[in-house]
Amino acid sequence: MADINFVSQPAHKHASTEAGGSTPPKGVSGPVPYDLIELLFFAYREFTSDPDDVLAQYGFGRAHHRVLHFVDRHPGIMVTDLLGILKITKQSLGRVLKQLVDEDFIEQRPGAVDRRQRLLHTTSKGHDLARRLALLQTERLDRAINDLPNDSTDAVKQFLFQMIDPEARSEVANLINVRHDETGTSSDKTSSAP
Amino acid sequence: MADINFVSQPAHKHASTEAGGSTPPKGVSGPVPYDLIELLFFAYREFTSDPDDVLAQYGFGRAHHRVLHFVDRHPGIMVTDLLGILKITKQSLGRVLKQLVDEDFIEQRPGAVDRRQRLLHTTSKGHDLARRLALLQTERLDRAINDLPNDSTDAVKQFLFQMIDPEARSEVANLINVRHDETGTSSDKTSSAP
DNA sequence: AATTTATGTCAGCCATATTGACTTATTTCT
DNA sequence: AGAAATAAGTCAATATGGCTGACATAAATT
Repeated sequence: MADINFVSQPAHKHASTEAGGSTPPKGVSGPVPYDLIELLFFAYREFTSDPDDVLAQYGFGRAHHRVLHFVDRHPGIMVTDLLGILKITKQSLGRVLKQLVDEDFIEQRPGAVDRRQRLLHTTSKGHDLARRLALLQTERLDRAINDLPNDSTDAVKQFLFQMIDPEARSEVANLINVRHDETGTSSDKTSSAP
Repeated sequence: MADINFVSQPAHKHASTEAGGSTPPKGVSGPVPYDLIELLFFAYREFTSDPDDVLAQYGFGRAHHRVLHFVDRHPGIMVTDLLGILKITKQSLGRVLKQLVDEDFIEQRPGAVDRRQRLLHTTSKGHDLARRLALLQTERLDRAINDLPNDSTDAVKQFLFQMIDPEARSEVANLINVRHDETGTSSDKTSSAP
């Protein structure tokens, strides 16, 4: 089963920074984990590759995937909140969202309580596509996780979670742990176990 | 500190796919690991964010980073090989590479044996920037890895590595300077402490 | 000598992001 | 009630980083 030994220390022997110059001790920076850096790059590229192929068949791109994904995960989400998750401008969102709405993957319903809102939902068509894409990623993730040293899954999740700036973590934690009920209310979204 | 309980999968209660739609059962697909999927998205976004900020100050983008990174990691690499790593077209590479060369971050030397080649090297300026960017990522990775269950680092690397298509793994393994054991002789996957 | 390879370049297209300004409803605040 | 804030959408312009296709040059290979 294709095992690998990750060699611990690469070294670099360029001219400047390390050797010739003053090399100011900036915190006794240990070795740079080039392997991790590059693994993240390659892993993420592969992670997005399967959905990309499918999306292309619909004339969609990765931006559509992100929108579709988060709308599917958070039915009734408001546009503002979606913008907050994706961290893009409303113009950028507007373009792809319009396509998804026009082609009947996402539908907008005026908020019952606040009628300015256009709460977003996937249609069945949209949900199906979202699910199909999620399943592709699930397969890859399962493959990656299955023959891992005994239950390192939590370690992997922890690692990814801790890649996020500490101040931003709780927000993300809420987001990914939420079992979303259809309240339509923006803030709150207090998760916790049912 | 900041520990998280990753709630094990919620389910989804939409209308179609599961019930009325087409989509035959493709193998009793277990629950979709939405948390992992989203963690990867957020983690990768954060991973690239610090370099992006620095690069912007130079008028560079992420594409420049990738080129600079791999040239710095593989001094004397030929253009063709770089294209193979990045999986982009030579026109796309050409554009950013030209800027990096023009602004003296990368230099091209004709190959000694094959004089058609323009072997790529970072200048000291380029190496310094590459290093600076790598250090930013190192800090974040260290933060993410340090307080992880008793060295799960290997599990994380293994996970990322196995996110890559099996056929493509050995190539990546060579690239990132790991030893790739194809034989299945699971020799010591835990140590890495010379 | 013919072909292939390594590299580069011109020209144009597309997707996705940005900024800034402005509009329309609707809600909230005073 | 009237002012201000909010939710959402839109127009226009710009930048980045991908892509295709066609073509050019030098050097190596056959």
